[in-house]
Amino acid sequence: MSIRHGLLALLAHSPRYGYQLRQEFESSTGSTWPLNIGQVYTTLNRLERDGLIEATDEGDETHRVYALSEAGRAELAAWFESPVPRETPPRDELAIKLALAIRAQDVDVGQVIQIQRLSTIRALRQYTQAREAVRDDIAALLVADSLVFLTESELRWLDHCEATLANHIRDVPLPAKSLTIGDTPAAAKTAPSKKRARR
Amino acid sequence: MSIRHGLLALLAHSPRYGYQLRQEFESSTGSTWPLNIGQVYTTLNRLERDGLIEATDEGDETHRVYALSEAGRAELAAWFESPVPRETPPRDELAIKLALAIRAQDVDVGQVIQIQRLSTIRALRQYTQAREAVRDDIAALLVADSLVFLTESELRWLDHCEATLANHIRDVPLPAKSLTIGDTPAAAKTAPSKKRARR
DNA sequence: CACCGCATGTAACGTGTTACATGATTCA
DNA sequence: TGAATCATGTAACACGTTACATGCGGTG
Repeated sequence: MSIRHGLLALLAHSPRYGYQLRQEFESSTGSTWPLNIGQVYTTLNRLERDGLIEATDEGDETHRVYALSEAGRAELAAWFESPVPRETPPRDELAIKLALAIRAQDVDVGQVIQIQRLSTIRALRQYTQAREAVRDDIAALLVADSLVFLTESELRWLDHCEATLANHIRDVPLPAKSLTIGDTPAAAKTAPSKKRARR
Repeated sequence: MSIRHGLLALLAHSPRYGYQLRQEFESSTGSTWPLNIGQVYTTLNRLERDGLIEATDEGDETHRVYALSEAGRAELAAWFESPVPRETPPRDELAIKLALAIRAQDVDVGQVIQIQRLSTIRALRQYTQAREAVRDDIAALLVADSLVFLTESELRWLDHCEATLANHIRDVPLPAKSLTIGDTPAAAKTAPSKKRARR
């Protein structure tokens, strides 16, 4: 929902056309996130269909100018007045991967962590450096800082994983839990009784 | 790519059918992330189409059992041997939102931060508590820790934003940057010259 | 002329969601 | 009997990506 609301926020300032919105979205975040131009147009179409924006007549032929509708203004206000939705915990691919690596046999978890750490450190250096480039743009600077914070946190978590796993192996060489890895749901253990054609 | 590889990782253990894979994926991460069952089947179809898994004949009628193919095993190994891809910096909806709030007029950025902080603190409490429930499952515990780390980092960032903005306003009541908010791309400022039909 | 930047779009595909349909088995 | 769980799927839609097509205008 980010881009949808992002476009609304930019349109709140004044009517804009698609190409312009992309430029402003990207510059608003210090060119951190490229915005796909195709998606801008499809999103604008959906926003118009949903009555949140309206095409104005001030657009000439080559520029299709949109303005916020009342509904759009309300939607935008609601967005700013509510926290970023936290429905399901965010899916963290790295955490999933590590959990699966621990579960799997034949995977050197320590090595997975080391490989990731190198990548994370490289990213952290890069983000820290990129941060310097937007020093005088407060919004872009905070965006860059969010990347640095996030990446530092990832690095700390990797260290934490390593330490935890080291302790775990020392304390419990063959943890009881590992015996249940191969467990299957109850129904899968009982022999099915009837046959039916597949497909 | 997370679920795709997640299913491969689970299949590496032994052949499985769809329903089973969902159970194990969810339990592997300490029931943190629900996995949509419909998506499991569509993903399995794609994996089979791509030659990474194969339907075995040990499945009876009501259970369609898949096994890793050689290609699948290679793909999985490659996944574990490389860091989580870091193409474009991750899109952080919260950071985008705050950047847009700063850019917008008529938005109380301080209030946006406070609203978010409340939500973040609530989430942090919840995740910290949920962590206790998976104490003896090392994989699930680390997954839970990743949520805690992430949420703590978000909280620190919000504090950082508040402090930075406070300083900024004190130092530069009317920053030069704010004068350029209404800037438009160069082409938009020049009057277009020809007409053509739209749509 | 050829290329770049501006400006609009469409197509195809992957991934994720909600919701629906179908049928078997188990258990109160 | 009726509800829950097991098990497999499909449809529709949102969102995101890459890639392509079209056309204008300016510049080397």
